[in-house]
Amino acid sequence: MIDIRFPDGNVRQYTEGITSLDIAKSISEGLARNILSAKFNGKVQDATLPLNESGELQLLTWDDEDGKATMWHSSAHLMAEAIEHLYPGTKFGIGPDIENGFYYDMDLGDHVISSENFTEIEKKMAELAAQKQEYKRSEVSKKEALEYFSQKGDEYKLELISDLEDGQISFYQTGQFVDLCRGPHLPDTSHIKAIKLLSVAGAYWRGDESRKQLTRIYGITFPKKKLLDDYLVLLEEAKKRDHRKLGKELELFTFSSRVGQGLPLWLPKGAQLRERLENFLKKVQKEAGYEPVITPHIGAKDLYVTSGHYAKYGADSFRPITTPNEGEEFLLKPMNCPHHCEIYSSSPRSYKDLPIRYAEFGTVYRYEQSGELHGLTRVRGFTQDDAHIFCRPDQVKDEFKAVIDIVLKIFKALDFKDFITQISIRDPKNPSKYIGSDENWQKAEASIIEVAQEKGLDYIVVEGEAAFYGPKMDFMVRDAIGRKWQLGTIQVDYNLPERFNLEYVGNDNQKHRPVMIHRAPFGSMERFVAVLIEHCAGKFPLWLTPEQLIILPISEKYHGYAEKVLSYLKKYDIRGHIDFRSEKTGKKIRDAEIQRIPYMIIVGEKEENDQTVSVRKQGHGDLGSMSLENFSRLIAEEVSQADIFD
RNA sequence: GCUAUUGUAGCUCAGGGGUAGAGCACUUCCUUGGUAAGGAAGAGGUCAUGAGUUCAAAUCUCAUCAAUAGCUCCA
Repeated sequence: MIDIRFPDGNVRQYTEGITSLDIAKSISEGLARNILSAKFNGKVQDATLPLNESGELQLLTWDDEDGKATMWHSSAHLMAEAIEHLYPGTKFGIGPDIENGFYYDMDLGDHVISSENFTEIEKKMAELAAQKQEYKRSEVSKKEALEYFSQKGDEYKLELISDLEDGQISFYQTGQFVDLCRGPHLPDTSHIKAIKLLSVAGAYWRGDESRKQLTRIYGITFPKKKLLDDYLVLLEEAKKRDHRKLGKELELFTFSSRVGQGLPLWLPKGAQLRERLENFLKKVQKEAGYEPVITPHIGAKDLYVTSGHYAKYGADSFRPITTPNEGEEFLLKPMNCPHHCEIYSSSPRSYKDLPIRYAEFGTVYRYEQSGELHGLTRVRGFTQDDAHIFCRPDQVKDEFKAVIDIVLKIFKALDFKDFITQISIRDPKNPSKYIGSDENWQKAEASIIEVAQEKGLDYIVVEGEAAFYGPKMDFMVRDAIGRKWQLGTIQVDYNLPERFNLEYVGNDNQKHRPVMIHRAPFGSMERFVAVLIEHCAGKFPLWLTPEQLIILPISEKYHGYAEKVLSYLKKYDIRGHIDFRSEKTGKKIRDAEIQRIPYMIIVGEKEENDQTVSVRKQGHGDLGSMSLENFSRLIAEEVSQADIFD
């Protein structure tokens, strides 16, 4: 007998060799139907694999990320099986599960697959799934594996196998389709109830552009039709929220090929929005003891040679610009830190001066490959809400904490409720990759983790993801429809103070090296605005939105009253304008709704006589009529809800 | 940067070797209206740019520029 401990702490006894699936059956029919795979002693494996020792067991269903992964990985096999039926002779590369679904890379020979073929492939997959084919695992020797695929003529699988060690190779078979795979897989194909192929694209074999381009088909599957329908609605919703589309519709920003790729042009409304965000942060930073600094857009090449960035990124940057007579070289600045270091060292510093916090909305230019550019999220010229804190080692923790407070304030003000933080620390196996004393690193890593705990943050720690100069904390938000975005970052840096020879005089009258904290709560204004647009679907919070209201006179007779209302509201710093067009009210409302103007003020005979306004809220409909005073109070309250003007 | 697709009016898009189309937006006129589209008329385009093929190119070919998707990359 073996002891199996379940996640709830229960321990039950089973005969040796029992499978997770059988255990599920012993618990309930429903669970047996829904089990996709199992996690045994921390390792995800087939539900049909016998358990030969005592251990901890978690039965995985669709509700577990690992369960979903099993489903999608098995779906990739199912797709390959269907394609082998439809296009015999297809050779297969790799077919993993991904965050949302799966893909399979394949060489179709002379065949060309386009999205027009999806329906027939989906149909075949559904047909095979319904046959309840088992995923049969078998262990094979390297020799057998090589023989099988050389007979099949699949050079991709042969290449994969030749990189594997003998004794660790397994095959999975569904129907006639045999694939090299470490698993795990579903008990059988009947779990796959809803199938959707999403896109087809080229992908180089093993990501190497010197090698053959294979056809990659992306798809997703679900255990219930309803879940697929929900997912498709989500995709539609994501399309509607695309910041590139909304940016155009709401006249926030544009691009011009004459200006150049990846160089955004902020239109008046977008610039206004961005300015409000900047002013908000400036105010918060001022309260937190930051001092604004301003530095030029270019810097001598040597500055970046000193910082070490030239060696690392110089080849992939815009080429230096040179003075006509002296041939001096300058770089468009790709970052602000070296400039700020020079400000720090412009004067001797005492330990009493620290921390010093320099903040700048610094516009930087980085050469991004043309294929990487994407709306406002990936551009070649952008503005960081940058700041560098120069402090003593004993101040790192408090400073870090204070930066977190700023990030949290921003998230709160902009309604990012769901986020996690990722703490990136050194790779313990590879200490030579990093600079700075071991002691400093330990201190910094420990402080960041402590701070995260003290702040009650939901965090994960990832080893080996730290920058070479120090550990960092990144903030990932989940937007209103569940997509993840990386925004702010806080980094501890021992490198630049060293390279720029930054010093302060301690209370021991000796020179010491300060520690630098780089931080950008928004990340970049461009990227942040893009994420914000998608998060709120263009319906910005009232304090931010370029146009807070529009006044809709019922007819020309009430234009005078409309102007009176507007000038009253403007006294309270409320932004809006009047729709003077000779359109019907229904039309004006429709246009204002589409423009996502938060409040529509309808004025006609009744309002003029009573000196009131009739208020309609975007997306909510008629709120009834109220006095101007009450309306401005309503607006003021909503603006202050963001808790930004405290 | 690589591969594929795309580029026609301000926007969304149809068309396609014989000289340009729709809807919305815009202008003017009629209409003066009560919570998501009132009516009419008008104006607006070297069909991304450059070259080639052709009697003739917006249409076919090539190059360039840009966009989109995927790959690779991101201080």
